[in-house]
Amino acid sequence: MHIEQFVSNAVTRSVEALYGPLAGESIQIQKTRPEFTGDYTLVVFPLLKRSRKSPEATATEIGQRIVADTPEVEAFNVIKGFLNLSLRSGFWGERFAEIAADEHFGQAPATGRTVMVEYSSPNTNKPLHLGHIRNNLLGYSVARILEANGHRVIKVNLVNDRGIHICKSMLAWQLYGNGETPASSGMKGDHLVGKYYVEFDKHYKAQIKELTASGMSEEEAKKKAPVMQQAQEMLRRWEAKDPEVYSLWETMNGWVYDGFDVTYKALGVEFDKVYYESQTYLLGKNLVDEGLSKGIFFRKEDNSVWIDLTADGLDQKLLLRGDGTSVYMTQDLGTAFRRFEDNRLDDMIYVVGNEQNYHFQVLKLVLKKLGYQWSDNIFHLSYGMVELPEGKMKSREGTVVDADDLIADMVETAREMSQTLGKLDGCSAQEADAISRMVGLGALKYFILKVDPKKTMLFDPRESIDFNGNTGPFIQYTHARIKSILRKAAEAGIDTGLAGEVSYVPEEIGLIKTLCDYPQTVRAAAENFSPSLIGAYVYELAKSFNGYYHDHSILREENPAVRAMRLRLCAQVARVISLGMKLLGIEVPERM
RNA sequence: GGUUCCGUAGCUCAGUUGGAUAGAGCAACAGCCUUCUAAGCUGUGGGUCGAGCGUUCGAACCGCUCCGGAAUCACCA
Repeated sequence: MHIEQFVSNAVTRSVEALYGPLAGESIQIQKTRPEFTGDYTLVVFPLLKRSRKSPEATATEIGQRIVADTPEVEAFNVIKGFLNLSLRSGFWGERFAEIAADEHFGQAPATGRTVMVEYSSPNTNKPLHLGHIRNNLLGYSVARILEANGHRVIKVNLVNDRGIHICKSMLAWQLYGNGETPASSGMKGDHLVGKYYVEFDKHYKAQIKELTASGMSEEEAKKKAPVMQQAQEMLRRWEAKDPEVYSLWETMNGWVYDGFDVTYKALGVEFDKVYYESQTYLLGKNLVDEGLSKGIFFRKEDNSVWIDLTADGLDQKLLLRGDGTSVYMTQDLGTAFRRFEDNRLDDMIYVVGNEQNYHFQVLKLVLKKLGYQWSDNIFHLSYGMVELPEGKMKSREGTVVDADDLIADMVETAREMSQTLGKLDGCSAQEADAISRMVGLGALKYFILKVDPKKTMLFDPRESIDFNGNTGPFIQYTHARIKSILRKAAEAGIDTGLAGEVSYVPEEIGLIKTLCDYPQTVRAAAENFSPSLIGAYVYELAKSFNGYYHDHSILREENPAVRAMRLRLCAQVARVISLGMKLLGIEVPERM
């Protein structure tokens, strides 16, 4: 039951009974602030024009009417223009029973919509870093949130596996690698390839320096540097499917994929389908033809194809090179077309950094101009960069935070902390590993997901991520605590199903209210594509529970019916914590 | 310069789409474990919500103008 909706409906009925049908005046219901008595509050200011009375008189009049009309509303009080309504005490017990009986709590019924979420989208020339972690966690979490809202979700990864940058690492490996492989070096494949990408850059820079020293302009030196020329030659050979180059490309990409798989697995993310740009980069050319014949695109003297978006406040945009080869936009148009027209997709979510806002603005606009209505169903989930205290991460300056290193660090820190606190005493080695991994990753994931996606966020590698306060481990700990109580109750053979007359303490009502908010939080998270809403909610729930736990004994409660109710409440809190954390891709332990 | 986004406590972040005295965590300080896990709980200090003007019963939130920061405006992806 959506309680605010219920209250809102009740209020609307009473207000209309008093003043006649409402015409656009909004009924504003909000939770009553804790410093006042009541459960829900009506803001009466917008209704003053109808009542033609003072705020206090209006609120009182409406309050009396609601109490008379609505059995669930027991009492009211008025403070200034705010009408605070108190619900019958038994009301919350009924809501609680409803939640406990609902096997699909927080899972909306199927909507019949199919939504594709594209995320990760790495290049195969270097390992994943902190920026990719934010992308992966966001993409995975948003996919789960959309599923919880009843959509069929297809998670996809579009790997950028071709192009000049890939050739750079291939060339450097050929020139300076001496046949090194992941097996021979013991290095993770993506890191090995990344090493040669850096190697290329080193030699490239040296050659530029040499050429400029002998009087060449820097611009020309960049073009004429031998390694760059060789890399470009390699790209041409790749495009001609030269067997030697192609086989090297397949081998080295294979190393990278093996490496990525390890990282994805460690992060707990997965995909239903992986696309490769080597297979999609030719798509979209027919759309270019279509645009030309419709007169929406135009051709320049050098044969390149453009669209003029200056009337829309944008620029002219290249859609196809003069030599007929495609650019980024060409293939994105093509893949979008294929997904919507061929796969009957309803919505397409691109999880891509905000540096590409312009690209997606153009993409949507071009498709719109071509007449494809589904352009409106493309959503660019644009997220902010992760910055270091020194500013942006720069691979050339060695300031990138490597994904594998960071994950390993977090798990190790979790292990040390758990040991210091004696939390792993009596655990098997496997249990200790599992707990350390869960907690370390929980800290990392929550740290990233609790921030509003569109905001630039800061990560300071020198101060390790917290495990206390508003953190993943705090929430996991709350869950483990509850599970511990439930285990003890089971061992003692306590009947948690025991019914009977019970009264609820205010903290219990508070917890039930918070539990009631879960479904609408899941909905809001989907509407805003924001896992951070789930994070804030679960934190709030855990925090309230810890306060309750501190002040009220559960197992030592003497009244058996109350004790059973408290255990049931504990179980529901643990369940919703677990559900919410699952939407963030965070596991919760039974003990820690 | 154009476009988009951001600016809230010393630091990291919330703020339910315009409502009551702007909230958490960290850091600092002071307390709470013979009682269900102290990765917890309680308290104290800390704010011209970047600045100004406007809209109205009411603005951190909406509009305008500044100030400061970021991204982008490539025949890279």
